[in-house]
Amino acid sequence: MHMPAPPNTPGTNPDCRKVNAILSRIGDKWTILTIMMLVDQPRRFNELKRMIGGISQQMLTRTLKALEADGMVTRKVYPTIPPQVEYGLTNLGQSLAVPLIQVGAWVLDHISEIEAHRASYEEEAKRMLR
Amino acid sequence: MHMPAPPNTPGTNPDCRKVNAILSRIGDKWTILTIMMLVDQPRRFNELKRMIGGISQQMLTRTLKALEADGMVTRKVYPTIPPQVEYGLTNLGQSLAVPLIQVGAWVLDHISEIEAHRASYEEEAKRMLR
DNA sequence: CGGTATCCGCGGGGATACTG
DNA sequence: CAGTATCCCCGCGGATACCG
Repeated sequence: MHMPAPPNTPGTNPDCRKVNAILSRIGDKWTILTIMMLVDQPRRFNELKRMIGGISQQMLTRTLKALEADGMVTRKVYPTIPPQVEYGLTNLGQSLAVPLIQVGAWVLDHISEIEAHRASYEEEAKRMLR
Repeated sequence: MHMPAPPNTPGTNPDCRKVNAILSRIGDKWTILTIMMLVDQPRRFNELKRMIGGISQQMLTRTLKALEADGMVTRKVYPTIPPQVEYGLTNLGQSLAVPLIQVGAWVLDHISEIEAHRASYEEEAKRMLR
């Protein structure tokens, strides 16, 4: 992105659409969090589920499948009893994790600031009603 | 984030929830793109609409309002005729833009790789059906 | 244990028409 | 120009039950 510093006509940018499509995918409710959980080491299904917390089996399955389709995670099945499945990041996934961690760090750093803004904004909205 | 390298019990992580809530907000369909468009300079409503391309007035309004509530963008009204409104990033918004641009750059760099993965994954899925 | 299958509600998000 | 107001659809995502 950075959209080569358009001194240009601000007409509809076609590149945006494609980038946006990818961003929508990685920006969905669970994807970023899931990737983060795999950065340090591969994890098993229920291990991931516990770490993330609040995600349903189905959504974790869907999220992992989408990431697999995009070449972000690998899925290794050990045919033991009980069965065991390990998910890990591919090189592509690892490379994406780098900037994502930056975003995550930013959120942690500014979370209280954002919440303060929201509170005062709502306060203001209430006052306007009277 | 980075979740202080948990040597710990991988029990439900409460921090995740809050971070995830923020991530969901900035990760929605239009927010990242909108912030990107404001990095270089303030922009007017319809100017933004054209630059982003494919967004409806309503969604742009909603997105900008949410960003305003979070203290990410400022809204300046010039009571001219016709009316004129300029949106710009606050310091908070600018600081968020930094890591977001990294993610955007990553997407641009790897978009073809991802699409290739998706294609071959679908191909594989089709084969399995037979 | 690691998944599918099924059902379902809510809200994200588009389209259109209208207003100051 | 820069929004509201309305209507409506689709699919994200949760809950539950079942399968290998």
